[in-house]
Amino acid sequence: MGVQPTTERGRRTRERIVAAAAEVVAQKGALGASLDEVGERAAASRSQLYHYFDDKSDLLRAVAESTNEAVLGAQDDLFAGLGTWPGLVRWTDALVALQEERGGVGGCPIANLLGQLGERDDEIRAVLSDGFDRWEASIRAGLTAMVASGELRADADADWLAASTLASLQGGLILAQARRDPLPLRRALDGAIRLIATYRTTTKA
Amino acid sequence: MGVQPTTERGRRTRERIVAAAAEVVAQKGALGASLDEVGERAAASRSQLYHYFDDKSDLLRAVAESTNEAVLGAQDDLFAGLGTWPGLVRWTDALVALQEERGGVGGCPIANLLGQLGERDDEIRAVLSDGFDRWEASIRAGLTAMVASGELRADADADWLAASTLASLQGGLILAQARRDPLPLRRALDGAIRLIATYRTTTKA
DNA sequence: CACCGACTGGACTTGACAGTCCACTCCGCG
DNA sequence: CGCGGAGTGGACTGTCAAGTCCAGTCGGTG
Repeated sequence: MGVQPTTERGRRTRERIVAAAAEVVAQKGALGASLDEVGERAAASRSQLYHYFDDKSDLLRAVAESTNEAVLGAQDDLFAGLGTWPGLVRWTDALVALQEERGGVGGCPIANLLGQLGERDDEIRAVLSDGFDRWEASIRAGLTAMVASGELRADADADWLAASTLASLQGGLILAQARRDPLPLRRALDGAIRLIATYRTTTKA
Repeated sequence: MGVQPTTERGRRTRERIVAAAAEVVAQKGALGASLDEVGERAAASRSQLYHYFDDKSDLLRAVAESTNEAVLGAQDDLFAGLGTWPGLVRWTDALVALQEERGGVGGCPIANLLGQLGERDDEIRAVLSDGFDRWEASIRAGLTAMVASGELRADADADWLAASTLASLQGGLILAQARRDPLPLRRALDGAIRLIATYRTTTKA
């Protein structure tokens, strides 16, 4: 996987390259992203790219990892609140608001990369799959906490509900991207919430 | 959009090109598909491609339309049964079985195309969005029929449930593709079914 | 059978991209 | 202060793709 930088200067250059690559990939797609453009945007020359990365695939792998961190990191605060019902609702509201902000453009960056590279590079697929795993684990942790606190009934299957909820989210994002309209995302997440609600102990909304 | 064939021979050539292009795109992705390879696989020369299509985008648009037909057409029989509970269950079972068959490889072709081209070509996005609309409409029709027959309560919102179900399906496919495992799809669809089940009038499973 | 337009073949041009190469600079260390 | 390795610059090459062009062939019609 290329040369690992040993100096501070090299570390920053490598980071600049990954950040620039992530931007270009988001704009032009993974295959449409040219190393020339990445280099230009990172103010790094061709040979620097090949100094830190073996080839384009290697760079894209780094982009995939960085995308995981960006997507999950942006939700960290919200994940922390998932252990309560209002926190769960807040999380979905934030996701819909984010999609509204973007005018429905662009779905989930992880899913986008998966669609473009998942069948072409198994390592990248594994990286992105791990991103989904962590996402699902955060949801599951919240649900498990709600079971422990008695907010959800003990027969609620957190594994199943977490997987199903993440699927609703991902599917909702796809439909929102297709229609350029956040409504399908809202509906999908309402479905997920409503399903979880069938396991609530308190009846009020 | 290129020249519309007037002779039978031309019609078959055009069709061969679209079919070949769909294959290549499925294998290599939309951007990775070269016209050379499409031509070779269709036993058509370069100029034939440009005779029937303005450019690559135009061809990809035709591929998108053909993909819609393929995906929706394959489910026609199952759509017909969606108006009853056992038919709904049968539909989900068939989708999971299909994903098992493929070893989790490749998600929904419509979603894949959307991820690759949706942000780059608005016309293609619209075509694929229309595919989802038709998909959703088929589900909605089934749910509406169940409401009419009294199998579902009258307060079941078919619009919402159809959108949410399609989202679960799409999200489940993404996760299944990422993990190379059909389980997430099964869980997602179980979630969708379970949600619809909360509106059933008869209580038995 | 000659004509005509639809259809076909494949060489050619142009440009872009991944990846290579080597000369150079920077900077810590003895 | 000069040595050496990490880091940098950018020209260069080979490959391959999109799109153009024009000389053909085919088959139905008068």
